[in-house]
Amino acid sequence: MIPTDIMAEQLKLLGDKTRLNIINILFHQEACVCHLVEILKMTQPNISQHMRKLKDGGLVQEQRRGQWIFYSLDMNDKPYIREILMHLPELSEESRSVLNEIPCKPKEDCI
Amino acid sequence: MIPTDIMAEQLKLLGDKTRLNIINILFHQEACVCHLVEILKMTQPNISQHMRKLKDGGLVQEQRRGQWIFYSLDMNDKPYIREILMHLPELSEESRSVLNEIPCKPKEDCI
DNA sequence: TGATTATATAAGTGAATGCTTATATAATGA
DNA sequence: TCATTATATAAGCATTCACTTATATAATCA
Repeated sequence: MIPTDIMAEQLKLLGDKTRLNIINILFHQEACVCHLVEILKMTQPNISQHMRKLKDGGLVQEQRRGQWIFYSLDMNDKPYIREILMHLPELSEESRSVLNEIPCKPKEDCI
Repeated sequence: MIPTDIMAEQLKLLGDKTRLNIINILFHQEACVCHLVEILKMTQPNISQHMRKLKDGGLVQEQRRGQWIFYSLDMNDKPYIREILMHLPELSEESRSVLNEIPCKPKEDCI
């Protein structure tokens, strides 16, 4: 059970096109800021600021690996998010290739 | 399948405490503006403007019955909303009694 | 150490948002 | 028809928000 105002804050985070796109990407696979900059064609500070909001809202986790900071989705206590993501479009082939090519395949020890 | 920007707009509508409260009430039972004013203790124009946004976003339907306009939830093509509402608190006893006492029990022919 | 790369933060700006008060529209009932 | 009740709309206002540019922090590598 989630208090209404807390739920509203979480939904507000999802109620932005850019952030919802980010969440959709992270649903597929973890990503660093440079991935998201490349895929979404937005400036780095803009993405960073969105990630901070998502992190503060408990929707994503961060993990530094070398120079890069990888973000991953944290849906453990928010099963409704999965339901939302099920209705979103698949990632494009281009997005997928960006995720796999730069800076390296996540979770492989290339750093 | 829902385009990301459309989904973001729908979630933005839910990402407001007052509107999420309204949706939660309508999940329980249809209501007119005066119900919502009484339950949420907000001004009538404020509620009316929220209802307009919800209607424009396709989340609620309106039906005039005499002086009153009753709003009901329209979730047919949005199953994810149900999933969200499942996590929200139940209506208070007070809210339920307001819904049943003024202006009359909905769907009974008291008008 | 110094240069480069990745990310975060700060400050500024224009647009969107939620609310208020005032007024308009519409239905009811004496 | 006129007063009352219910709802919608309009205008104004303070706040929030997403974005930009500039700068700071941090890790890597020559």
